[in-house]
Amino acid sequence: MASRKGTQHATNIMEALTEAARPLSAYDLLDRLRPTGVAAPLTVYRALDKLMASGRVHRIESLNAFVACRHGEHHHDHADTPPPRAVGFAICDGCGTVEEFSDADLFAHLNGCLAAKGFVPRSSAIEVHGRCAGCVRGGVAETQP
Amino acid sequence: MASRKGTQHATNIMEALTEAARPLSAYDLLDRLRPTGVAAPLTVYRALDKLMASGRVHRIESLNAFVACRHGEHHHDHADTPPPRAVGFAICDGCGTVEEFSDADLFAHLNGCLAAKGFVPRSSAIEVHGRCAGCVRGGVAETQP
DNA sequence: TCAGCTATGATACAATATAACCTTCGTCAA
DNA sequence: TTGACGAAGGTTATATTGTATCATAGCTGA
Repeated sequence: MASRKGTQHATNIMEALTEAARPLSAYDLLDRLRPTGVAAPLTVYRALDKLMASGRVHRIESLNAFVACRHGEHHHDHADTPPPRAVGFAICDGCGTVEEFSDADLFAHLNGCLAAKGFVPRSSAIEVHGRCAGCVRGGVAETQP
Repeated sequence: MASRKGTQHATNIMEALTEAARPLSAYDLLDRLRPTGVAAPLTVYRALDKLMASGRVHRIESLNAFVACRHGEHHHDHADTPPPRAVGFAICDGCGTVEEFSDADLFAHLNGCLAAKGFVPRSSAIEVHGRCAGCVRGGVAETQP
């Protein structure tokens, strides 16, 4: 089948992202998938597009990198309507970890601000850089961008 | 003086961004500054870094582009503490314009979410893609990324 | 079967960003 | 005055991220 390979790539990417437990760039992923026969960036980007469309992967704009979605409940491989779930990311510049958060009130408030302008949102990115609790306690300096 | 040129570049960049009234990439800016003698990307990035540090320019992460800050009141050329002002951006995928907004409640709420995790924020990016009121009324399709 | 469609693959290239190094200019102490 | 020093800027090259384009393979339906 024409689509089996693509599915396999997506599975491999999900594995790599889940194992890494931190954001990986498309080229990081490419390096990890090379042993499985992936040779071109486009292959990675196409698989990532599909994973993002189904809500299983998020892109971190400020890092040009990707993370596996941690909200395990709402993966929609077969559903007709992928989840337009709004999430935010707390990115630790000390240790590089990313914590995903989703707060209904926050997003309601954000939508309120936008509605007041007549702006119709389609997708949103909320990315906060700083230091996670562990790095604050340990006095870890900011080593990441 | 060693710093006069840099200041001039920053001024030219501010002019270009203000005239454009939409986000410009670093290389867009480079093209516009070439007539003034700027030849290398690094020159543009260095000037942008300073402008961002002083809060006069914002980076739009999801576009890899830059806009002039619209909150004219709080430019701090000489102040000791640049403004850690939190702002968000409503990016129209129809016409490419960016509206800057700043809502104290929204950011208080966001900080509350992060504080609950023990996360100490340093900088945040809130970027919403969608369609502005004008494009919604006019039925303009999404032509921008 | 075979035309048409879609997914995939390969190559090249465009766009974005930074590294490494050097020059210039101002400052300041001797 | 002058020479060491450091900060700022310039030059060159390169790293990183993302796409365009075209060719091919394999399903699908008439």
